[in-house]
Amino acid sequence: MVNEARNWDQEFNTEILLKGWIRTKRDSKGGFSFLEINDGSCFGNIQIVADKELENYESEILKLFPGSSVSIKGIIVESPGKGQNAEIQAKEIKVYGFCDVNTYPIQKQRLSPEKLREIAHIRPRTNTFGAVTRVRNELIKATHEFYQSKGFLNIHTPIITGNDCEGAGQMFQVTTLDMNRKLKENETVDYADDFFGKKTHLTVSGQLEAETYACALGNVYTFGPTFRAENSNTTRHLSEFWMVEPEMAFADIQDDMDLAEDYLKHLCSSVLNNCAEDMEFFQKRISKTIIEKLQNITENSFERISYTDAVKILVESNKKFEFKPEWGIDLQTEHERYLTEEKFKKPVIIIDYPKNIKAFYMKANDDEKTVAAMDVLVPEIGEIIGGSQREDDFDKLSKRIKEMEIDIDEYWWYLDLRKFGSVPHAGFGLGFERAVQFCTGMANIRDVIPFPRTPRNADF
RNA sequence: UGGUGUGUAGCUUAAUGGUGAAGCGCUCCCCUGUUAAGGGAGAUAUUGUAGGUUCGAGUCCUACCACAUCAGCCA
Repeated sequence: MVNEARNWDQEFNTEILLKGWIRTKRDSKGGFSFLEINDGSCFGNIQIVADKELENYESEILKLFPGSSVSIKGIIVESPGKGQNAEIQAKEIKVYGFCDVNTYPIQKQRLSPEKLREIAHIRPRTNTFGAVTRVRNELIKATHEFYQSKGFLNIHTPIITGNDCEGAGQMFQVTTLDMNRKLKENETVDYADDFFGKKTHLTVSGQLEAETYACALGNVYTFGPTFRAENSNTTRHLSEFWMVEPEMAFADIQDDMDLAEDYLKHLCSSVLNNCAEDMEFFQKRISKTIIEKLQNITENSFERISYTDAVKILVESNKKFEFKPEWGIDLQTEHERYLTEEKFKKPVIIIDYPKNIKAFYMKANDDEKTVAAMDVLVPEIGEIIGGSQREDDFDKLSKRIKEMEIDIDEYWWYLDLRKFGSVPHAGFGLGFERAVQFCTGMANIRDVIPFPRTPRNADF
């Protein structure tokens, strides 16, 4: 692979075989061409020297343009030129597929991220998306490493759910009913006729199901797709995104915060240790301080403050906010940014939110005004993790469900967990794409997932 | 969903209401162990869509569409 050839640590002048795509080519009329090949194994390319003595030099090599796919059999040698240690003297070049330079959308010139989104099937061939893809992969690997090393069991929670009200946002309906069938006057849709015999949606969270396994097997985590049908048009929202949701039995909100902080630190150090070349690219071209930023995460502890103290800090900051900070109202983006980017300049975990702005399942605190919720806020992105200790008291949970006018019958199985050997337990959800954004410095969440789904866009 | 902004060649951008330019890429020529190669010549546009104002609209106005961005919803 190109990665191996670039960092050649064996004897030179041996024969190797490479397969990949041409990134750029420089012809010399003196009788040879330089081809740069990339195969996705690393950020950099390897230089191939193709001499005119090759039998297909005139007929094929000169017609190769960026995007063409080739295999090269050749001798790896120390490079006499600047910019690389090793290069390949080609003995044989086989062309798999030519690439029409007049219609191929990628040129040497820098393309805007917006333009690349229109060609999402081609953009993985760019430097940026190669780097994003490798870092994203590293974060997937690091996630499983982290939880597996701690004995968490990975569970797959359902994608299709019949829960009418999981609490988080608008849902996509799943149906096999004929949408073209016209209803008669006064007729309503009868979901008994639908595929599952009831109204179903795509999941907005695997948490409730994960709790059932945590309350049986200890510590578990999910890592799956999540769907929100909100009409959100921002740089940090997707309609379809991936979420990592650990759930711990015999754990409280303190354990939850510790886990969240350890996990984020593990993600950052994994990327720093294993994606050095890609991170140098991000530092150079995407975000000038990204490496120091990640190092700071791994070296310093997160700030932990209560919601009440956070509001106090905001009020006492004397900063002019568009929305006045006030106890009982959710923190606005400008408030979060002040805390993470100006006041503390690092991730901030905020706990003990007013119960009225949080979900029904969160553990009531003794003050009866707040719940054991925690949000991890990071600079620039804001909320990257949201979690809580769960209410494990049957009576308190039932009461809360009724208070919030949620259909309690839908939650009979969820309440059963509190009826049969209830345990204190806690967990959180990490927006995986936000983590990729955070680690790469990419400004728009649509550029850290291969095929972003957003309002009005489900192409490819 | 609301506020703001943008839409011109394959790409990136110019163009006081008056004949739509340039760079990159492409084609040809010259030079060259080059590396965002260099030098010279050439080809390339229903200015997002539909109306309107005007002698004349890429430019001004209206509507729509798309995209971006900020905010809300959240992860």
